[in-house]
Amino acid sequence: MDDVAAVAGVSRGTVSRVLNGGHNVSGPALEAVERAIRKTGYVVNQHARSLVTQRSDSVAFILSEPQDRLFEDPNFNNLLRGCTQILAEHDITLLLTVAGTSADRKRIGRWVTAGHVDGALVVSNHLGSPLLDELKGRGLPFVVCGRPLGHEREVSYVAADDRDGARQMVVHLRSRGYQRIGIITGPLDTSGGVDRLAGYRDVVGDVDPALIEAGDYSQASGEAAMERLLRAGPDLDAVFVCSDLMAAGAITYLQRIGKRVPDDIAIAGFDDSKVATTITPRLTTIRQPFGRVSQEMVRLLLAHIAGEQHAAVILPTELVIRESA
Amino acid sequence: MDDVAAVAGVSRGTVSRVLNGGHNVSGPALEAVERAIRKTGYVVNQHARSLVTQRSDSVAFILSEPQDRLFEDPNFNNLLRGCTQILAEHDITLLLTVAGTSADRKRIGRWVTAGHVDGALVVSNHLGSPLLDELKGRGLPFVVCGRPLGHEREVSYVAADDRDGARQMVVHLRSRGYQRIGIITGPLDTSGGVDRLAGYRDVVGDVDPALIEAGDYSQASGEAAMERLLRAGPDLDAVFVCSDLMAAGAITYLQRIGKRVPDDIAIAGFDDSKVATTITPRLTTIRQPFGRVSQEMVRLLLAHIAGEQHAAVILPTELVIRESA
DNA sequence: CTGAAAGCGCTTACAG
DNA sequence: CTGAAAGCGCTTACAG
Repeated sequence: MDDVAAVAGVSRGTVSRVLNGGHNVSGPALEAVERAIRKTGYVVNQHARSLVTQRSDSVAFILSEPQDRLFEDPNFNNLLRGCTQILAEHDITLLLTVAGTSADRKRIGRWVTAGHVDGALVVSNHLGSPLLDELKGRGLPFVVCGRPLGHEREVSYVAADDRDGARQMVVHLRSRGYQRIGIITGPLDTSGGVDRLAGYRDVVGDVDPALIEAGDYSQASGEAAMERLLRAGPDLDAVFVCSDLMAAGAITYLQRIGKRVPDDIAIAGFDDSKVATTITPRLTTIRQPFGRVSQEMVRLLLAHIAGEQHAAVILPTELVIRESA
Repeated sequence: MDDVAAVAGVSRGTVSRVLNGGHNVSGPALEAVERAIRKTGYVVNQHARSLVTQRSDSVAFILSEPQDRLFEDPNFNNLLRGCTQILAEHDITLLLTVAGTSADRKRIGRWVTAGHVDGALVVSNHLGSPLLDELKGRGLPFVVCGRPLGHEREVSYVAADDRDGARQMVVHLRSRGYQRIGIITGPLDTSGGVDRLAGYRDVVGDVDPALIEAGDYSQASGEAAMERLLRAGPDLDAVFVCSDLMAAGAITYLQRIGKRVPDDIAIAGFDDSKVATTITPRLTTIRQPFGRVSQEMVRLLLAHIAGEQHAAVILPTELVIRESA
């Protein structure tokens, strides 16, 4: 920076002003500095800048799932893409960190709170994970994707209306005449797991426990859960599967044992992710508004960084009817 | 830090020494400082530290591919996992950045060279991308995954022996009696694309151009290339497909039009990724040593950061025979 | 083993 | 509009 100032024939203060938008700088000075920057190939030292501004202009995208999940589940991809794009418009870099093990979560908690980032987007939070407490304790602004079980009134989050989506789906299945409707839920330590099950219960009422199985959102878990479900209740005529990926697994299993979907058993999904339209039969599912979720998460986070209080945003979900149910 | 020093009753210098390994610190002082750190909940400011040490203890994993590719292609997952793990052992954080568009590449080039990271792992570099020149110009240590076309003698890289792998596969196909062997290559602006094609040519010799089609490593491109290949040369009896994912696409297409694999057409893959054993028939393929690739990339990068010159590492590939060819 | 002090490379009131 | 100066929070010779 001293070099640039020397070459341009101005003070370092003026160089800094040019770097930060060029306010209060005369035309000739601005031009001289810009020329000098090009000539010297100068790049600001972000650490020095951040040390005084107390800002890093980057935020973390924390995925607290084993790394494989990130790659298997297209929802994360959707969210990541949306957030990156919107943040780029604000000239903020998004750093992806995968916290699969508890050792990872610890290292990343330290890293995040050491000032490397201005805030964090927390995706896929599980009940009992210490991450939220850690972030909260450090006073780092963050927003959670999905309802943060047990922290609803103290942290920002944006969630799709999982419960209502589940209700819509089960109502739809009923309207098609299905009587014995089973469910394959997500992990019951996540909001997507409990809320969709709650919506199902809202409609079905008193549920035969044999009709409920849990998966972990992976395709393999959908296959396994379908097998268990069928063994416990062979008279099922429909299953509400709480993610499209698990639904794909369930269909794979059914086809392998020679059952037709939806003729023998109807299968409904959740997410409206890519697999919903590539699989045969195409999935009847609940559309999650991932674009809006990303958008609202970023908006809330930036507001938070700017000093605003926390808030919750609930976005509507929508029934999409195709062939599978 | 002043707080910690005050609470512990020592100078900031001593606190700093404790933070950096506790050398040259007396037992009682060390203990007092550690107690004070716990009591105050102190966390170092990384920017201040980096400003003086000129190190950030983090490195970037730069994927210069559209984001979708990251999620579709399990090879990236493998590499990422390996690198993260090995770096964690050195207490270095890995930051993933996806540079899909040229605007992204520019922003990330700036970000990376602004001192945020000590070095970079560059994955999936395409011929003509300005990224390598940018990094080189800034003097940032980095190592490339795969042969960096046109930069072989000036940058560090680690690559699997693609050419030899391709040779092994084609020799195998020949030994099985296949006569008309086609190839679906990767993108011809990447080393994986050109080197595997070169290996194929090494064995086949003078090649009928109708036997060559290019894909982009995605499953969809494998399907499309298979269709073109069959139209141009209906008498094919085997195809060497330069990635397992594309091979899966090719098989999907063949099964859809009623051809049997390997009875009507044999299909060979490359990578030995997960899909190789989940698809029916299971793939005969070339195993890439991803674990060792990650390991060597990290080793080379750390050596580079420590001041060593660049180097190239070529790792052997291995034929894995299953049912598809 | 320990403290006082310089310095890392910036930004930003402040005075002009 | 501009420059001189203070200060951001650390680390690390240096002297003791």
